[in-house]
Amino acid sequence: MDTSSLSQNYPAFDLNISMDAREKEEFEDGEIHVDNKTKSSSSSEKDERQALMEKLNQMRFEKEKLIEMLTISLESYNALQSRLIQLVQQDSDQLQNSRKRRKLETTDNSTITTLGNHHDTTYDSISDERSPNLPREIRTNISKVHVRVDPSDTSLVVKDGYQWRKYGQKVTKDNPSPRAYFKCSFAPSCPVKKKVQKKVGDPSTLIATYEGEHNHQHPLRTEMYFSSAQVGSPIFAHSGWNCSEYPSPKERVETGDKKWEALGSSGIQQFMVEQMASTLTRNSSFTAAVAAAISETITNHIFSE
DNA sequence: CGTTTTTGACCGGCGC
DNA sequence: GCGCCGGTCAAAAACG
Repeated sequence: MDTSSLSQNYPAFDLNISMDAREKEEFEDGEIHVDNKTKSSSSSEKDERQALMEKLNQMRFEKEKLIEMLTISLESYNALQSRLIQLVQQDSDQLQNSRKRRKLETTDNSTITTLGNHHDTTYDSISDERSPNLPREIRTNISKVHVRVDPSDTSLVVKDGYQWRKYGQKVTKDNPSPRAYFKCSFAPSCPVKKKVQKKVGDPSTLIATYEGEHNHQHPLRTEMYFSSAQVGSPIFAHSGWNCSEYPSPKERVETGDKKWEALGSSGIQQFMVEQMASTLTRNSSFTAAVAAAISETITNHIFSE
């Protein structure tokens, strides 16, 4: 794998900090060689140095693997992004046609399908335009999210990154599956509510209906901001990933397709990054590899000083 | 023991 | 006015 091109495109991933020409040659050679002639140290020190060098080589190997994983992830991401934009365009066209046919549901829709590792999500945003005659202050944003789940799963949980407190459950007339009622865990300061129910005749689809707008930051975004110094780094800037600039998935869910269009691929990217981050942080081998890469960066800093 | 979930009771809107 | 229905409350239970 060509690590230099990755580092060129994404300087944040150039972990070969302060390597001189000789070190670089050794690194590209794949091995760190101990120069026994230049040092007049004891054999125990040599052993220790040898052990450390071996450890360093091991860590560098791990870093190579990590970069490889990231490159694969980025390639997958780019492929998904292209497909996503294509689907958004298709759905947008379809919705425009279907709107003409709708009588009762004069809703303003935007549909986007994201490819999570465990479910597919579709957004039908029924925003303010649903009731244009109402005064702006009493109109509330309502949106629907379709989530693919295991049909045998009865938990009625939709993972959207926010924390929710369940306050009720009802069996409704038109659906044998119960409807669960949630409030944002920041309530009462945050007015957002959500209803989750399985689709009639389709137990593999959950429909989450959101009401209102969060008046606080997305928990995942906050977590990323505090836990990662890399958020504002070139890798994010390069790919349009900027955690502070784009609305949260929830916020986007609640807005109409006009806002989606305005956001373009950047907003979509942000949502995908959050999905990816969520997935990757649950992967213990990935977090271990990240930890190894970080520790090596620190080691490189120490050795170069 | 504090927090979250469950679940029956209650309330208000709507149609008849 | 009455009954139906969706939404919310709040006490009890479950959970960590």
